[in-house]
Amino acid sequence: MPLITLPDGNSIDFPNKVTGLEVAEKISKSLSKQALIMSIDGELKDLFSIIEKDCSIKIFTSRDQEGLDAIRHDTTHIMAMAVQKIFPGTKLAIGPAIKDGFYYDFYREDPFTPKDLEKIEIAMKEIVEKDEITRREVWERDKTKDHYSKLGEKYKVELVDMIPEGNEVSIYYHGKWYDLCRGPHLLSTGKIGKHFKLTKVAGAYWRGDSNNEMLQRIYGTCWPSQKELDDYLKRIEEAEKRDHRKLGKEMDLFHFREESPGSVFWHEKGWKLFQKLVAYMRDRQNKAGYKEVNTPEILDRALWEKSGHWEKYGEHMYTSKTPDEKIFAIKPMNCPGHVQVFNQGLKSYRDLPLRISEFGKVHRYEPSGALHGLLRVRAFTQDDAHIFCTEDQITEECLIVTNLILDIYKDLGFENVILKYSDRPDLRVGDDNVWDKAEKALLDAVKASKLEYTINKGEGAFYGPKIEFVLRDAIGRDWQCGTLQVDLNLPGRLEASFVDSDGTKKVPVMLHRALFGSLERFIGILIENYAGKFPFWIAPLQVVVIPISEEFDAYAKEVNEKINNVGMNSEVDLKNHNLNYKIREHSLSKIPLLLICGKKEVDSNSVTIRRLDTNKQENMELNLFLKKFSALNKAPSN
RNA sequence: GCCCUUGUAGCUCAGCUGGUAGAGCAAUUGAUUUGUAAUCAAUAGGUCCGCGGUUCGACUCCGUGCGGGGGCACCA
Repeated sequence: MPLITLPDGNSIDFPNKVTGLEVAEKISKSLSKQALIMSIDGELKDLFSIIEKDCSIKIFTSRDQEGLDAIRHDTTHIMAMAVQKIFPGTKLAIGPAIKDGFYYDFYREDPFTPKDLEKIEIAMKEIVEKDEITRREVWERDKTKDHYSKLGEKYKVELVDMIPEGNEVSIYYHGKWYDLCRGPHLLSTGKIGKHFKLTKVAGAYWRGDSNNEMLQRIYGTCWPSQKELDDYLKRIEEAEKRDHRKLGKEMDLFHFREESPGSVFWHEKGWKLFQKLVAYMRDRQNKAGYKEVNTPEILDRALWEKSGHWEKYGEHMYTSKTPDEKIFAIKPMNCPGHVQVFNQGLKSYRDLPLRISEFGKVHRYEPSGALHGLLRVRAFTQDDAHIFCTEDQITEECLIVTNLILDIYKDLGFENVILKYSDRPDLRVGDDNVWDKAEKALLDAVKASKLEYTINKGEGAFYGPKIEFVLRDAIGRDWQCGTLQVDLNLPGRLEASFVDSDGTKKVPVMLHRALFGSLERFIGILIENYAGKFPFWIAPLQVVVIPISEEFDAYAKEVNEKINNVGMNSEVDLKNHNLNYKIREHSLSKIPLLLICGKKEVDSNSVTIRRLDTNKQENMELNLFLKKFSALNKAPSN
């Protein structure tokens, strides 16, 4: 006699036990058609599950994330079914729904080829056609393990062992094929529709552990309608168009080459962009009380041993051997150098907080597979700084850093920032009461920002808690850039100290912080965020002056020179091409302003402005142009 | 680092099952002197990623190294 409460608060009394589907039918015909899975008292269940007791129910359709996930989870089962049909003997590992799709990990000697994916897709469509009925069985643990060992499905055996004691071991059948699975699943294989696509094959370690064997992972995507599938594919395509590696080449910003994998060869325009960002950051930091320094790129191995980096990160460090056999390391971080600067001369509490900054180029030997354009390189420049302060100053310094970082992101067009706060890990150095203080200081700064944040328990560095600043770009992707970390370890290790007001020597607290993080990476993100169409003030080439014909070359040159003289970056295009050609060429290379010069302009000492992505023409007296646009040639907050 | 995939002119790419390479754009030269997204023509341009092997003969097949791409692992 279950009394079933619906999400709207209404309830229905059923005379006998019912299935979820029957409840949906009772609510409405259309809901029963769209229903995919349900939750009973918050727990996800199959629609065919039988309800005997009073409960609250929620029915999910493809409009709910739960429903979408269920569709994708079913699709991956259907893929596995197809794979085992075409390639008998393929072993199954795991196959979850993920963001925008699903995957399944398989073990099989031979690799899956793109052609195989096509075959699998066809077989999947047949399974959907057949509309095989889903059935759930609960098996006894040992019987399940026994069953799967006999089949040689060793991953499934391991998976049974991972199911917590007390939980049911459930097997889902889709027709005759079955899989060990937590569920829930849709009523039949026809329910997923036909808007799916297998996208790629990739290697993946069993249980995500690189000590384990590598499995073959097939990724796919699945959507409730053709339109949503098309939209998704379109989104991927749009993201590809913004790819900074593609734009970097097209816009002549930088290149990479074999002789130095993971290191950037900056071209004139890319380097201009780089320098503009550095100049901007330098200005902001000078105003915020930072003291810029420069420390050696190559430092004796002994220092890295003392700092602890040698032991912990030695295998990712570049080293160099001198002719007399001394080992030096190429710095992977700037902090030890900054502590050494701090250590010069006796420091008093009156010197604190001391904010030491450096645009430090560091090298890290990243695994080859990790390299990715500008986003993951082996040589990069950090806008790094270390703030030496007393324990009492942590809170305020963290607040200042947080405000500075948010302000800077805003200037560069990122208003949407999320914070990730990570507190003490199990393995750590330092006293707990100092951790208490440090954690509170950081968390206060996080809260004061009034931004969305996540707390990552136990994810902090071994030497202190941290905040990571994640910005969301124009097409909704998240990028982790800035970081603020409290270091309770290094100052002590490298014997940093200051004389406190009571005359005793104390070890300062050190805050590590980077706002852009890596300049290289940040530029990659900027390129993708703006799709190469930079705001005027950071565009590496801001203006191209185009004479209508040779007759006006002299005037165009004069205009160009005047623009450069007031500090904007301008070029003049004197090539023997017609106006249409030049407009097309410079528009495609995303120059913010094109200035057209012909008879009219010469006569009136003016220029005709064509802005990127418009075809409007705006005539302006040259001196007014110079005045107006040099005023725009700086950061918004300036 | 691991799995899959890929490497042809400055760029984008074509080149069937082995007979030493081709297009478009860019470049150069000439003609044209152009008013808001490609003017016309000619010319030049390649150790087909490196090294080894199979073969009468390799850009094509095999092995290996390096680089790129997609994932996994890693990311102080």
